Amino acid sequence: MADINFSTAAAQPDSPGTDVSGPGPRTGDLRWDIIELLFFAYRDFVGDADQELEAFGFGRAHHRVMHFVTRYPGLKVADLLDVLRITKQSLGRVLKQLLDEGYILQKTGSNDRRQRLLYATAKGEALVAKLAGLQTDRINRAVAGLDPAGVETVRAFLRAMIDRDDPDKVLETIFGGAAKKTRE
Amino acid sequence: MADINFSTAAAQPDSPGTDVSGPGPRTGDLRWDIIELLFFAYRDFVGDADQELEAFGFGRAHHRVMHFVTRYPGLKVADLLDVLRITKQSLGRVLKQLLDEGYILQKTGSNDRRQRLLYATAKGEALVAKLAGLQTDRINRAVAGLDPAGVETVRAFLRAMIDRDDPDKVLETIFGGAAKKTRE
DNA sequence: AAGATACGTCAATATGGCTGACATAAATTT
DNA sequence: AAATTTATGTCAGCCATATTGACGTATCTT
Repeated sequence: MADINFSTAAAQPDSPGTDVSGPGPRTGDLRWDIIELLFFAYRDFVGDADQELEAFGFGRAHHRVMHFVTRYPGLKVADLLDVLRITKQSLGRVLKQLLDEGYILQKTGSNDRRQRLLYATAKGEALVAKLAGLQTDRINRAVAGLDPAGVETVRAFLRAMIDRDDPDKVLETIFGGAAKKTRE
Repeated sequence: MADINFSTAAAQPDSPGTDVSGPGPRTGDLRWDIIELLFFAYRDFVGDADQELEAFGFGRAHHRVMHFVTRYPGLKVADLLDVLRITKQSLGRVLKQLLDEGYILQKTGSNDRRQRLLYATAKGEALVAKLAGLQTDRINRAVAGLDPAGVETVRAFLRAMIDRDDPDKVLETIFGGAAKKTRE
């Protein structure tokens, strides 16, 4: 699982932008509470799957790949790269392992034979379902105190947290094809 | 909604006989939607800070450390290790850099002189505030359509997603000291 | 035939985790 | 006082996952 965290960068001492004093930092209107709740919630959420994965010798990268391939059968390699936002070199390593160990299989596209369409095997599906089960248990516990409208509120919040301006194929599916596509 | 037009043609390939089926995986009761919404929401949420920090030459690890030190001044090194759930060796690298570059400073504990209490400098606080500002903007956009009760529902959901059975110091603070501490 | 596209791969590198071992200072226990 | 435990730092090395750039090959498009 991916990251538990907040930000990223490279190294540059004595940075040109050491100017932290831009328009004057906001102090009172920041949503510290939700920021931290998101951090801890996600940390524990992904933590569920992490333990399980260790037994299989897999990491978060493997989980992500298997998850989306299972959920969206016939996903192309390029689609997966969009969703995961990694490079094909990084994906390649993980994907090869999953193919070799029989969790995923490829089929040459029938329309376009250059494409390798990805499918989860029964073995892969079983593992993904197991991991999703752990996470579902946590979610069920978390929504136990909410009425149906409350659960819908949570969904609406999460959907609204997602960037909609450049959706990949999976997001288009999730948002029912209504996602605006800026460049088109 | 699971399998839309992801592939040009999706005939299920003959899956190998790799049957892992144990107790029979759950298929219909899994919260796929919320699992995926959490993935995308968190991906974009942390993405906000990622870009910003490149100019400063920092990574996610730096952000995490600065964030919690800023929010909880006087945090001990051991506390930070609990919160971040990393080893002191990993923390050491990042922390040293932040100390050297003047984003954080240490003070020897007055009660226990072995402790190094951590504080953010003005420089550190400003950077953390800047990053929190970006994330706050996203959160504000996400809750724009919710009434106050809806926002409270979101908070309740996130709180309930967090493990309470072995809280670190920061979590105890967040949960108002009411968190049960199993081992003590 | 030429070019673009989808994918694979090689090589080199960076970040951020990890373990184990060991050192030091200060607090606590005996 | 001596021994032990605690809080922290650090060295050395390993692993997983990410990066960029370059190149190869099959295939589709023009």
